[in-house]
Amino acid sequence: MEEGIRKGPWKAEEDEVLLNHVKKYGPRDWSSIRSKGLLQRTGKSCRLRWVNKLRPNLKNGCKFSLEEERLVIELQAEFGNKWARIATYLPGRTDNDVKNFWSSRQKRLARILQTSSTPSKSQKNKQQVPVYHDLPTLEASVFTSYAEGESSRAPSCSSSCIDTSEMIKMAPLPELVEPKLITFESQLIQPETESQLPIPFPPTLQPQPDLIFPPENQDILARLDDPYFDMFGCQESKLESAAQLPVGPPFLEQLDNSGGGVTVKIDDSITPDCFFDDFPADMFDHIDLFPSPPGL
DNA sequence: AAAACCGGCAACCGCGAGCCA
DNA sequence: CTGGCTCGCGGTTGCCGGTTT
Repeated sequence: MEEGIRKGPWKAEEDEVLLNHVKKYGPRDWSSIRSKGLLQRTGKSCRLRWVNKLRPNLKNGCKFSLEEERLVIELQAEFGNKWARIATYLPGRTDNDVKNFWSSRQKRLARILQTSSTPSKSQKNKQQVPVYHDLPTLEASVFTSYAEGESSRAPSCSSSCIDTSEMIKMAPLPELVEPKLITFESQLIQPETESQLPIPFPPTLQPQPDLIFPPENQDILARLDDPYFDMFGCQESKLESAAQLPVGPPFLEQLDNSGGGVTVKIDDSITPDCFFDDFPADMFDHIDLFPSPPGL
């Protein structure tokens, strides 16, 4: 441990010193702040403080909007855990914000999975549905998030949207789903062309190349063209208690790009209100009522 | 009312890349 | 080439306030 290095929460005076330094020299030479004796903080710490808290136009203390959440989910599927990169698509958000948002979401999903596999007292009174059967139900919640604006009855599940790949990684039961599902969500959000991508690319960034799927996933890609491809790897009868959503290519054909973003038309007749009864109680605790996308 | 639990957030740590002498 | 330095990124930890039991 180095001598005289301050750690922990920043004081207002320290912030002020840091801001003055940035005013004078710009957001650089972080290590000189300490060498000049201005602050007993490492350059690293100063930079972090600036980037995460002091930078202008930050949306500090402002919850992720539905649009931001959706963007993060899409970008995470495309880029993986490249938080800094993802943050460049979200004005006013830092990589730390995105990272924290994602990890909270992960925990929430884990909790949801656990809840659905070990029903609570109240849930025990209901008809028990095996986890395996729940999966398409959870998938359906992903779809409804893309159906925003298409159906007033489809809940915009926002932060509770299920990331299939993450679900599978966290799934306590190895037999929960077949491995071929792993890239399913990623494929779902792949636009047909880059021009249809609902993501505003920063001018400094080049459009991303198409996703490259590893050989083991080429199979599922090829089979997407097969109208009889069983996307969830379970028999039709197993889906009956679930969302009743059409899956596989016939469903994917409902993708609608007319609204500027990729959306999925959800037929109200297949998303009855009772559809959500089997969701954990907190599943939709962050639902916002169709906020208008900022600046889109 | 108090303890336990949980989620969100700020900050730290380790590592790698880039630059330069 | 290489070693030191700085910066940036992603993962992790710890604190704190709110909620639940």
